Amino acid sequence: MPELPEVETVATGLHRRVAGDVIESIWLGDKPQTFKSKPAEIAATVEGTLISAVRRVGKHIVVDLEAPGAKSEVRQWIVHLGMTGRFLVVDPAVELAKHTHAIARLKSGRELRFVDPRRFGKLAVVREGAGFAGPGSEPLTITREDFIQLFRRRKSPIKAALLNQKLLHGVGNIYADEALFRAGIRPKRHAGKLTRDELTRLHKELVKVLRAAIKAGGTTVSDYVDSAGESGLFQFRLRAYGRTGEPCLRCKTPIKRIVVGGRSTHYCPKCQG
DNA sequence: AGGTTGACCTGGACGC
DNA sequence: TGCGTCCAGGTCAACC
Repeated sequence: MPELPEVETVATGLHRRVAGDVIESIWLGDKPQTFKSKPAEIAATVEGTLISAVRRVGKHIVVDLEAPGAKSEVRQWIVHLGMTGRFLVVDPAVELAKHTHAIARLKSGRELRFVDPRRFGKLAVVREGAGFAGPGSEPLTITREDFIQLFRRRKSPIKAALLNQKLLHGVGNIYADEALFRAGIRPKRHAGKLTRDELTRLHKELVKVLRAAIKAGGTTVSDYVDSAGESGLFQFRLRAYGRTGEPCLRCKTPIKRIVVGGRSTHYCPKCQG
């Protein structure tokens, strides 16, 4: 899936295209695993509302909704894409993709469809603005000092800590590897043993790589597409992720693949000390 | 309590 | 062509 840059791309694309539209009705499929809130509650929350905004929080897409005559009431449709989820705006004439789990019919005549083969994605609704995101900071806005403090006394490998959504929101396997490569830090290093200089570098490189990936419309490895069905472009600029055995772009040493925290991890054994 | 592992799913790539 | 195995961008619950 979709990590922060991909979710950001989908959310901003949806915002541009459907903000101001009205959800007239919604159809929900029969795979219970997809629905974190009860289907009846999802329908009751979204039907008849105006989409006031679509934005990203961590790896979640938040659709802000306004019920007629109740502008101040909090209503949100929360979509998590899991690994293979797609959230698309399409013409109703477009053939239904296999594994379509939700279809919202919009007043403009278009449809908002949620498609997810592996079913790790989730749909939910929130009614009182009670945080669904939990603890953790946004990597694009956290200060350098707070970033450094996050990893104090952590014994897990820095790679695993970067993926821990209770610490940072939105970093996944691709960008964790990329940030560590660019900062020259070995993924297995204990987070708590990194120096201030190393963490400063990591913070800077993480922000840089996330921003560059957003600009490129995200990374498409296999499934990811934006809200219009378009692939991203950042896969052509990856330096470590998925480059097992290929020469390091800095020193030509073959990139190594290991497993850290159960996730496949790519790094340069020479540049990342 | 913090850290690690396996389970949840489908489908594509690869080897025989 | 067909079957088996492995792998995949995420998250939890269950264990140590």
